Formats: sequence, C-alpha cells, structure tokens
Amino acid sequence: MNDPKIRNMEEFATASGISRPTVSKYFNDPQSVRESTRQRIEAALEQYDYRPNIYAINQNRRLTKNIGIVVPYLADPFFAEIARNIENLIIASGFRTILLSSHGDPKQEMDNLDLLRSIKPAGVLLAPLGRASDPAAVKAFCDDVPTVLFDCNISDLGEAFIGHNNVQATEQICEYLCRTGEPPVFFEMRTPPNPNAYRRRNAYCEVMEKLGYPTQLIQVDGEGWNFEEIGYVEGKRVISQRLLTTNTVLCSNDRLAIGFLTAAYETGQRVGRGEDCALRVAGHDNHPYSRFTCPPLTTISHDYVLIAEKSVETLLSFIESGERAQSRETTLFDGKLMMRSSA
Amino acid sequence: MNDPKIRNMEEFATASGISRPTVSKYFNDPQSVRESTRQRIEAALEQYDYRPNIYAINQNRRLTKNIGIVVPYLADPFFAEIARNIENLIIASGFRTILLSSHGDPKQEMDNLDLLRSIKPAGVLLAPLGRASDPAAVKAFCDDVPTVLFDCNISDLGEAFIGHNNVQATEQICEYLCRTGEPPVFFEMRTPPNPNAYRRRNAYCEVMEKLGYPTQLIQVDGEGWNFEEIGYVEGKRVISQRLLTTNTVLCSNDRLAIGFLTAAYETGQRVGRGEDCALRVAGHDNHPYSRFTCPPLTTISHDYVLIAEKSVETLLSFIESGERAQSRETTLFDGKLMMRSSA
DNA sequence: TATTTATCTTTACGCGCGTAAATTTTTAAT
DNA sequence: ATTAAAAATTTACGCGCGTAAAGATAAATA
Repeated sequence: MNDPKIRNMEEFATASGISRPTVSKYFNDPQSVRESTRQRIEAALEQYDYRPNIYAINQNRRLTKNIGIVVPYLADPFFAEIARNIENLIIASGFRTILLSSHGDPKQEMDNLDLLRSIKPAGVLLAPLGRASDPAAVKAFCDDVPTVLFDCNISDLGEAFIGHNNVQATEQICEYLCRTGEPPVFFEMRTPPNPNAYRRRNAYCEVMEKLGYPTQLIQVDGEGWNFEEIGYVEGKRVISQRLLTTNTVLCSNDRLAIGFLTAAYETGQRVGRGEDCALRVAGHDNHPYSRFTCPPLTTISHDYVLIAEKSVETLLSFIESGERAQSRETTLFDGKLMMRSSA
Repeated sequence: MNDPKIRNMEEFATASGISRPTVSKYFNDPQSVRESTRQRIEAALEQYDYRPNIYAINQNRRLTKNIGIVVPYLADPFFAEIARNIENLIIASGFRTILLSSHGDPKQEMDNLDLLRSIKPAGVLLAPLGRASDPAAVKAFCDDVPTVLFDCNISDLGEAFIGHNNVQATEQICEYLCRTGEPPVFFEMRTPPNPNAYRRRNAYCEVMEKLGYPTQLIQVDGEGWNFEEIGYVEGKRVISQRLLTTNTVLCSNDRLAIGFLTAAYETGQRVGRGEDCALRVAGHDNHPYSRFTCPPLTTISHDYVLIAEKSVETLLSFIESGERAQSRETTLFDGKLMMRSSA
C-alpha cells in the first residue's frame, strides 16, 4: 500500500504485469478473465491503491451502472425505509445508486429527472408525486430511460408498476372495523396529493355499500405533505364540531391518523376499543411510527421488503435484457391487518 | 427543440456560431463570457436540447462540482430535514449533491466514504455515526477531502464542526423543569451511539448539582438506532418497576421520549403538567414528530436552518479558497425551549 | 503431439470535454 | 482616430478509459 502511487489503469496494468485491455475487462467483470490472471490483478490491487476513474468509465460506456431512485418525500420515514431496502438490493446487484427526494414539490421532481438524465442512468425507480406530477414530462423521461414506477401509479407510465393493493387493504380493515364495532367514517384530504388516497376512498365506499353500511367521507382542506399537521388541525375541528356520525374513524393514511390522534388526545377523546373509549381510530400504511402513537395505531401494513424486491428485480430484468416492456405489468401486494389498541 | 440532435459540445458550438472553447467557458461560468455571446449561446440552448456530458467534464476538471452529504440515519426525519436544507443551499450555490445515509452501520459509513472518494468530490458534509465510527478511517478521508463535520463531533476531525450547544440546551430545560416542578431524572441509553448524548448527560449532572438537586441517571440497555423501541420497552420496565425517584423525566432525545410516552400511555400514567398527571416527560431535539405526540412533547429545539447554513457556508469557503483549516473551528448553536404540554 | 479453443497482448482509435498558447477580433479608453 | 485591454477563435494536446482487430500465447481437447 505504500508503493508509488498509481495514477491510471495503464500504470496499474504495468504494475500488475497484465495488459491494460485485460485489466479493463477485469474491472467490468472479474469473472470474465482467467482465474490465474484474476489472482495476479487482485494481488496487485492489494499492493497498490488503485480504483478506476468512474468518470472515464461512464464516459465511454454506453450504459452506466447507475440506477436512480426518486421518492416523493424523503422526510417521511415510510419512503426512507423503502428507499433503504431498494438501495441495498441494487448495490448487491453490482449497480450504483442515486437517491433523490422530490420534497413534495413537482418542480423538484422535474429537477430530479433532469439530473438523472444527465447521469445517463441504466434505469430509474420512480415513486412519483402523483396528482402534482407532470404526466407529459414524466412520460418523456420514461421514454428515454427504462423506468419502473412504485408506490404511486400513474397510468401507462414506465415499464411496470409495483405497489400495494389499496382495494384489498381497505376492504380488510373496513370489514374488521365493521365486525368489531360501529362502521368507520373515512377521514381524508379533499385533494390528496397521492392517488393511492383516491383508490382507498373508492374502496371504502364500495366495501361499505357491499356490507350494507352507510358511508361518510370527511374530506378536509389542506395542501402539501404535512399530513400530521392537517390531521391534527382538521381532526380538532371535526371532533369539536361533532361531525362524526359514528365513533370509528378510518384515516386515509397513518400520518393523517397520527395527527388525528393528537387532536383526539387534546380534546379529551379517549381512543381505543375499551368501554371507556369515545373513539376508535385506524390508519393505513403501517408507518414506522404507528407503533408508537398513543394508543398504538391499528392499521394495514404493507411489505416494504416485497415491494422493494419486486421493483428492483423488475427494473434489473429490463436493464439486463436491454428490451422495453411490450405490455405494462402491474403488481399489487396485499396488505396485512395490524391490530393494535387504537381500534 | 425539434432541430437535429446535438451530440456534443463541438456540434453545439457550431450550431450556436461560437467556438467550442468559449462555449466551454460559458458552461463553467456563464458570467465569464461577453454579454452578446452569452445571449447567442442561450438562444441556441433554447433551440437545441444540449447539455454537457457530466462525466467528460468531471474527468478533466481537477475539482468536481460534487459535494457529498453523509448522515448517520436517514430514516430519522430529523436528519432528513437537515439534509434537505443542506441540499437546497448547496444546489443554490451551483454545486451538485450526493446524499448518503450510513443507516446506523459503521461499515456502511465506510462504504459511503469510499464511494465519495471515487466521486472525487469538491467537499463533504459529514454527520458521523459517532461512537461506532472508525476514527482512523474517517481521519484518512478528511485528510484527502475537505470535510466539514456537523451534528456529531469527533474531536479534531474535519476542517470544522457545526452543531448544537448541548450544554446550554440541557441547562435551559433542566432549569425550566426544576423551576416548575420536581427535578428531572435523566433517561438515556447506557451506551448511546451518538456522542451528543454523553454531553447531555454530563450537562445534566452539572446543572443539577449547580442547582442543588439530586441527580438520577436511568441508563437503559439497547443498541442501534431504534430509539423509539428502546424508549418504549425500557420505559415500560422503568415505570412498572417504579425506578423513577421523581415524577419528571428528561429524555436524552425526542425519539427516546416518543417511545417513553407510549410506555407511559400503556401503563396508564397520565403525562403532563396538570394536577391529574402522574408524570412530566421532556425531550431534546424538537424532532419533527414531537409536536404530534400525546401529549405534545416539551423539548429543546435546534435550528436546522442555521446549522445547515453555517455548515454549507463553512465548507464552501474552504472549497473556494482551496485552503485547508489551520485551526479547527467549532460552532455551536443554542437551543430554544419548546414548551408544550408534556412537561 | 497436434489441434482446437479460450484468453491475452499489442496496437490503435475514439469518447466529450478542459485547457493552454498564439492569433485575431471586438470593445473600451484615450 | 489611435491605442490598449478584453474577449473570442484557432489549433492542439491530454484526461482515463472502452473497445475493436489482429496476432500471440496458453489451456483444453482429441
């Protein structure tokens, strides 16, 4: 390691006693050279501190080994966790990762895609903002770069979509709530940024009708991604104005529910299944913090790991085949009821 | 935009009627060329869809325009928020950003630094893991790359450190708690991953002594970064075993406090300042979720924006001067008491 | 051992751009 | 209008690597 500094592959090749093209071949795929030469190269690697210049590599390769990951809002631990799982899988497959957050801002989302374009990535895993996304711009990007959408679907964009089954999940928790108490009202944003919310709303209406219960949609104002704040402020209003027609509230997602729980607490409404409780509250997503609300939140979990695995696997297969999708596949994973004490 | 595709700067220069070296100069700094030529280039930019190849640029520049950001645990919204602020400031300064999380894992931290090395960044903003970090390896990195540490200090590493004033913050909340009720016990991990915790512990002991109150350290087991879980599990144990010598608990950080609040809720201990409350609980950090706990958490806030600004400003000044620090400056920002209803 | 096949070496070119030096053109100052 | 200064052009080289082609060498097969 204290030998004279190696400045480039030429010098390293000389130092290892192998020709540069063969060394280059080795770095592209160590398995592609003969066992004996691989050992000589690796011996030299231990002796000299050399690594190929990424910029020179990527300049000459038609396809880089970079994969972009774009999430709508990284400050949400839900997305941070999915991103972490995806990153690990991609790196394990010998690719590099660039993680970008759109911070809930459509302009930032476009900037992210622009940045990725200039990186010439092999592929991109994109969880779009949803309603706020610019479909034409996203489509243009997907046409240029193999892109797999996850978490949030925009119809017909990307090679494939991997997400959760909002209908099944909503049905399951609605059935549970109806079976064990009063039928739930549905607490949501009037104009949610994420299309999953619309699917959940529709699923709620359908399953309630199927079960023969009345529906009540409580659609509150508020824009952006500060869901806890919206759930808190509007929850307080809804409770104090006695707008709830039953004692059971199904929130469109856990972050709204977290805020709603705070509102319930502050207005003195005890939440839970017990006799002494005034409200039952349930959420949707199994947010990392849902275990630590007061009371812990009953919700529907989604398997981060499965979504991450399927997304990565799908993208890598497109990358490796070099082909584009003939038909756009959609994969939805079922949710699992997480029974805790809030409902 | 529908003109023939431009493949490189040569073609773009021809198309815009300007020589390539001048175009190159423009892309390095648009202000460095004459007004009239800038307009001609920008007119061409509107007409043709061209952007310089990043890899070719970075290969030839001695210094890239990349700045690395490394945080210990991105799934913690606290770090996600700081990172977001830092990113915006850096991008506004014309640099690029690479955001990496160590996921609480020392090996990952080293991998991140290795990755950054290969990117040849102009500089790095590093919030190290702390206790688990490999000081020698981090030092070696800091010797190679201008690095500014933030949030978590490792003595003598990096060009500078920007963080919060744990002593002032702890003193302030201790004084508040003592003034308004029983003196606090200090709830923390026995072996916290982050050195800020040690400073808070020491500050707690000192200020309590100064105020003439007894100290009680409740040091719980648990490793890693699942602070809520640790606060919850150990909080339950501490409460049920009646280990608290006063009714007031100061948690070493908000995430522990979030778990502790859940423990208090589940064990039926009402938390707050009222007559009917059994416990007061306070935290430290003003975590994004601390407003939405039940009850909302009294804590000490740190100004993300200030820390982000100072960190970026410091790093950029080193990058622009091209010099390294003669003496390592430490900047600490004071915390502000966030009085909520938990204490 | 001879032959086939896989692997390596040599040679050479190109990727897209930074950048330096010498020269010409444009602009600003006198 | 003259001169000096600023900016642009032309020319040329190099960065570190991918990669292709042709020939040489080693390994595997018969």
